[in-house]
Amino acid sequence: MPELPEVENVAIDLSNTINFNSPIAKVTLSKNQLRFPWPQKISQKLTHQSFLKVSRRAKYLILETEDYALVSHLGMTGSWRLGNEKKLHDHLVIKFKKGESLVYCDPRRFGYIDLIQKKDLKQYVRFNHLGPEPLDDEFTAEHLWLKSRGKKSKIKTFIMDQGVVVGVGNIYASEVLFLAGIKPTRQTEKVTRAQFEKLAQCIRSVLTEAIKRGGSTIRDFQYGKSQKGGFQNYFKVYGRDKKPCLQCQRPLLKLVITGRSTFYCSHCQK
DNA sequence: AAACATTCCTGCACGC
DNA sequence: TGCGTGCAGGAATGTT
Repeated sequence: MPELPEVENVAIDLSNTINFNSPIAKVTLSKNQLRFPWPQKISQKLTHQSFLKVSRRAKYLILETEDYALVSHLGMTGSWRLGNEKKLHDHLVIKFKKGESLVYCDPRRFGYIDLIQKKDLKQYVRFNHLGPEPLDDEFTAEHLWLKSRGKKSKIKTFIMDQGVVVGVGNIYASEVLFLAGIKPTRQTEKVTRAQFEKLAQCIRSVLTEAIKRGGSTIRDFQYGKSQKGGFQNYFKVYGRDKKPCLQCQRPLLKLVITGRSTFYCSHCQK
């Protein structure tokens, strides 16, 4: 579910709705851990803190308090919401002294939550290997070009590598490559300099448009007051195998690259 | 009922 | 030989 545009929308939504500067009264954990064991003393540490800021790095959501940073990754099915109702698969409930609780729900428990000292955020292990944000100025065709030298992997695998550029997941990788006119199976080394210009441009434009449309909802991605994304209605190739290519009308193809479904047009993508 | 939007890890094959 | 690289597969698991 959540790639960069979805997480960005969650961050925007929480920034607009969370009760900042409102002390936490109680933190409740489910018996099940998520991907990793619950952080040490998370309940004690968060109690009496207040949230000051919500942000995003790659596909990670960061909720800062006075002393701590709550770092959360949504995995496949994680979601945050404000409210007082209980739902199946709620795993963390942060109750404020006033107002609605902040709840993390995650049916498959592929996501995770970590709590670190705010001062350790810059050298946080999970962030250290990450490449640039695709919508920052440091993300350029030149950057892709340099990273791509000597790379024998397929271009789709390359752009999904979070060390190259963050935030491009399985859905957007197919969309980006279609727009850039590059076959997902193309060997990274053999992509031309001109194609990398196009590629960088398409990564930016696809992600920007997806953010604008509230991300994509394929099965169950939701945020805020059960809002769904809208970008799935604009997919040009994802999930459209055997359907006509929107440019040439030939049937789109599906194949598996590193275990992930990949959609493309063999005529329009070189 | 097979497929799945996530990351991370292991083990293998290959080439220099 | 030993190293780096690429990648398949598996792990976590519930839903449709």
